[in-house]
Amino acid sequence: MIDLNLLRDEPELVRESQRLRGEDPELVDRIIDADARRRSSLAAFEGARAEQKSMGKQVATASADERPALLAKTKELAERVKAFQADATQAGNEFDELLRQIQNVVEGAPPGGEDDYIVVREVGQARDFTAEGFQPADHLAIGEGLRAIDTARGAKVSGSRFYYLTGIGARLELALLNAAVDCALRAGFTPVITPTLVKPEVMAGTGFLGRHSDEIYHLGTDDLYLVGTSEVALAGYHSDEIIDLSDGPLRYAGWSACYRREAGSHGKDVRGIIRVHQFHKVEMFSYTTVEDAAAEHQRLLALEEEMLALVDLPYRVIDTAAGDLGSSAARKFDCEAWLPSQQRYLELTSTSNCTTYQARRLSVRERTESGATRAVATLNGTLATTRWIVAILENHQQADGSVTVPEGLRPYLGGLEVLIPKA
RNA sequence: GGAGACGUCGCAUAGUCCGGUCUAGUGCGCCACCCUGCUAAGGUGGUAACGGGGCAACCCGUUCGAGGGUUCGAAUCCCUCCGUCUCCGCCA
Repeated sequence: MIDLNLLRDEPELVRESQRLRGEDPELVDRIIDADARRRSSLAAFEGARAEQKSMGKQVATASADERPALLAKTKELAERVKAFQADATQAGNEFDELLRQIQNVVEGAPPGGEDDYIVVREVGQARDFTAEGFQPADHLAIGEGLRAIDTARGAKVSGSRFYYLTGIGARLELALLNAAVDCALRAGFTPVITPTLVKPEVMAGTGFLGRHSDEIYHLGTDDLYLVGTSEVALAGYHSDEIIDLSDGPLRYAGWSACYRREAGSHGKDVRGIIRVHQFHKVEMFSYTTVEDAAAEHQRLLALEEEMLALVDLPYRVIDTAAGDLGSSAARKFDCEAWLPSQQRYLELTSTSNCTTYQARRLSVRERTESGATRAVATLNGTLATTRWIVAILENHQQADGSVTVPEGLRPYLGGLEVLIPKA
């Protein structure tokens, strides 16, 4: 939810943001109309209600003679109050529904759609496998050779896009996630293991129930949603609270399973564990002041790059175009690692600045020096996911099917330096 | 799953049986000021969020776990739901 005052004072700014996203700019004007209707009907209701309350007091103190006449009047007034209230409630609901449709106001993201990102920087050097004299295998072939990834049995038991991580595969994931938690701890984040089932209002509050709601698993019997990221649970953590940011941002590192339906991605990344229905992730989540949000966004990006350096992957950072932003994000940076088998980049991390959008929807506020309350900003960013295994196996593979363990990860694998294929 | 108790403005609690004087009282905490040579103590006042109108002091409305209902009027009566606690059952 965006700031209503911004929409009133600078409607053109919001219209332009909607255009950049490829969304309807006229929604802004429909909201302004709905706001006017809401306010006039609210004034009518409140006036009638005030009258009703004061007459109620007269009834209480009236003598037995006066009472019948007063009661007749108040009875009639009660009808009017009820009607006015129904109008006001309806106008309020219409207004809320429209306001919730407006996506966050874009801040600095390049215009365009999915392919219109800007490459911020490229880091590290992709290996030249031709010069090394062998064809790089894909992560699944390597993983199967190591007895680390089993997609066949995953499909047998749970269906397509499910998998088992076995032996070194399981250890590799734990190592990565533990390294991510350590990275977060060093940076002052509080590690949190979150719920992965959340209520509708929390899912809606984070902005995931809009256009892409078919991406989300819903348990109808219990009306609960399976989270696609611990961001959801961490955003809900301080919902309906007034938090204290006077000592700096509140920073959490969520560890959770993540569930995604992957609707509409049929036939895409079907091989291996690149695009799966369930995976694990360590996710950073910060609550900051509005003023500090952009700087915090850079801090989260820096931590993501620290993790990528730890596992020694070549990658690039992209500034996502406005049309490819989630509805909550004002700006988003992705880190994409090089994928030798496919000669392309693969998204490993994503960090979004949601400014006050989620905080307004979830009612997370802070108290300013003057004693007033105002919405905080929220940001999130990936520190490690199961998918990282893909890039690690492929980039550190050797001609004989073994994989060199990146130095930064060795302490998390008991000093193991190389992963050897099993016969 | 069954039975019971409870949910009030930061915390604690009064009010609910018997609807109107509740504009929700009190204590603690917190803030400001006053007093006492320091400390401690004491005194006075203030102390929720959200929304609407002036856009400043102020006025009005909503909110007593949530949502419905009864009533001229609901913290108070009725219904449904949620949560917490205690006991029982079941599972681990």
